[in-house]
Amino acid sequence: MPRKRHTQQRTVIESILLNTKHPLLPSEILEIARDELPSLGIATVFRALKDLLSEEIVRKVSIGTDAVRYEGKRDHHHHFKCVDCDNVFDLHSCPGNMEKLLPPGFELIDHDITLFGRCASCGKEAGKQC
Amino acid sequence: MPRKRHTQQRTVIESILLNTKHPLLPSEILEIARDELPSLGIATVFRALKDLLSEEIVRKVSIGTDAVRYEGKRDHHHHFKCVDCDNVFDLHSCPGNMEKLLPPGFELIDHDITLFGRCASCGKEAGKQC
DNA sequence: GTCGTTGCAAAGATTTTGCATTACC
DNA sequence: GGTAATGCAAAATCTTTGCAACGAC
Repeated sequence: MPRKRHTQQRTVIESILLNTKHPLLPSEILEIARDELPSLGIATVFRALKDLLSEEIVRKVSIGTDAVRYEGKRDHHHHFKCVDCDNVFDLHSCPGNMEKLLPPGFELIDHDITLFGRCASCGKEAGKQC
Repeated sequence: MPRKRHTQQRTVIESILLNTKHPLLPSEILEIARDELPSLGIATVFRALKDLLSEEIVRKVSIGTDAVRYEGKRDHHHHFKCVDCDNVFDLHSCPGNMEKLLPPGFELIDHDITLFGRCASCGKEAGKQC
């Protein structure tokens, strides 16, 4: 298979994913990247994501039944989605010991946890916009 | 708002969801329902699902980043997906105490857990089909 | 200069909506 | 008979693909 080339587009898309602290939609990546590359197209974003996935630099995640988002691979973490403002937050603790949920003979490789609720801003002031 | 009518279509779609032991795609619901109602359209399936969701008879679920599926509401449970055979299993225990993962000021409403690994059949015999 | 990559537009795939007709009550 | 629900087709989304032009090396 052909060798990969280093392009501005891939560099910008990769650094957005590695520097953002929450998972992004392809459309959000496009919008952010256009600050630096105004003519960037959405097809290039999808093609870059496909490559970054196969290089295991990024991960696909889905929060509830929302559209699929992408995040740079970082330390193990989970997600919280606010039901009022829809923002997604990383959670850096983990209950662990998921093996106890398994039926006998099942082997655990990985797990996803997503919490839903109200974030601190939305909880504090009922009418406040996040 | 107008009163709901009891139609053949809704009855069939609801009973498929309540009698199936794993989450279904809209297209799978359509295909099964057409055994009884050959002229059923996909739009009717989506409209029925929307109503069943708002009546809290069914639930949307996504397993990893697969397409969204629908399942009849049963007791609180989570899912295990086998990375070899792709089958999805219900898990009837739950670690609970998810509040401890929350940052201060955040309020918990609900949570999803999905485990990934190898089911008993796939673990036992490497080459076996589930 | 070669050939992988890009941006655009068109094509798929999935879900929603508009509207005339059907059928529940 | 009145009117909500249906089935079809068109529209709206989201993602992928084809292709001529571009740009990394």
